[in-house]
Amino acid sequence: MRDSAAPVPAGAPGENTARGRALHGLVIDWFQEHARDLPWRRPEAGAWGVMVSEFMLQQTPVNRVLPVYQEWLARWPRPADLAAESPGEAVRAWGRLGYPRRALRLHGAAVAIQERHGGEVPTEHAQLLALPGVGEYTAAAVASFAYGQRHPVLDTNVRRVFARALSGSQYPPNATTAAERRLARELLPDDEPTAAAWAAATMELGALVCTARSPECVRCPIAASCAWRLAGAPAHDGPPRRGQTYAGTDRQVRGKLLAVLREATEPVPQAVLDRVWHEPVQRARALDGLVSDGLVEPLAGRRYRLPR
DNA sequence: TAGGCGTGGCG
DNA sequence: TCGCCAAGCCT
Repeated sequence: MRDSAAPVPAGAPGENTARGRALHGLVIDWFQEHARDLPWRRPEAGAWGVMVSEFMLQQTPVNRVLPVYQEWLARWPRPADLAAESPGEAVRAWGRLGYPRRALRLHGAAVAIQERHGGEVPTEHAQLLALPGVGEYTAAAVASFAYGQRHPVLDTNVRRVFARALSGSQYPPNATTAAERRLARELLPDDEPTAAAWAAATMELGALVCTARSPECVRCPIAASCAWRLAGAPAHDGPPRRGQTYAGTDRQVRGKLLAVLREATEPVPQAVLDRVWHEPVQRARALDGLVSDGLVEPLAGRRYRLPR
């Protein structure tokens, strides 16, 4: 059910129930056996490594993040190193990860960490949330994964696992609902280390087993109690999920413009940028948007470059 | 709150 | 082929 809020079933397993504790054990045990060895999960990654990975992983698959993450951490091992760079270098090093405003925001977060937190990634959820590009999910993820704190971590993977296992729906609602937040809060284990393990484990279960298109229920540690399976794995019958149109949109034009500027070492004349898209009105709108977003810096003589 | 915001792989 | 999907955030 993408668009209708699936009701929490009566007797939903809170943390303090036997069923809740059983779920924790099953999923965390599965995680300890099957978790991927990802660089940002190693102790040497530190809070900065966790934060960089979380920015890069927003709407972006792990396999595409891995090489860029390694480059970034080698080049900018501490927030101060990135803060000392120009934002344009961050955008350039972002490469083709997509959503390049994330690079700008991560750079801005590094500057804020340097200015407000003495160069150390803050430990408090509220302080994290105040950083550019850090929303509810990323703040909870950094606090949980980097600092072992107890926070509900509600990403697309966890929402799907909960929708299936607990609400009996194939998909979670389109937008995160209050019911989902309450469920995540109620299910959170009491002690910090277990809560942090639960967060990582439920995410990994959604990423590896309880996937969107073809869940592998035979590998799932909680298949026996999964509400969706027990209901016969009914297909989603509500309105379709909002599509991500791309071809012919401003986003595509922005991507083409920025690709040229990323590769350029010198300011790029407007005439060169004009070649990336045939339609002048949309082309101008896209370029204006990049400038107003701070991704592109206009120079005298109708030339453009990444921001200094 | 609905929609904008990149990119590429996969079924 | 082409629509769906991938650890969201911001306005």
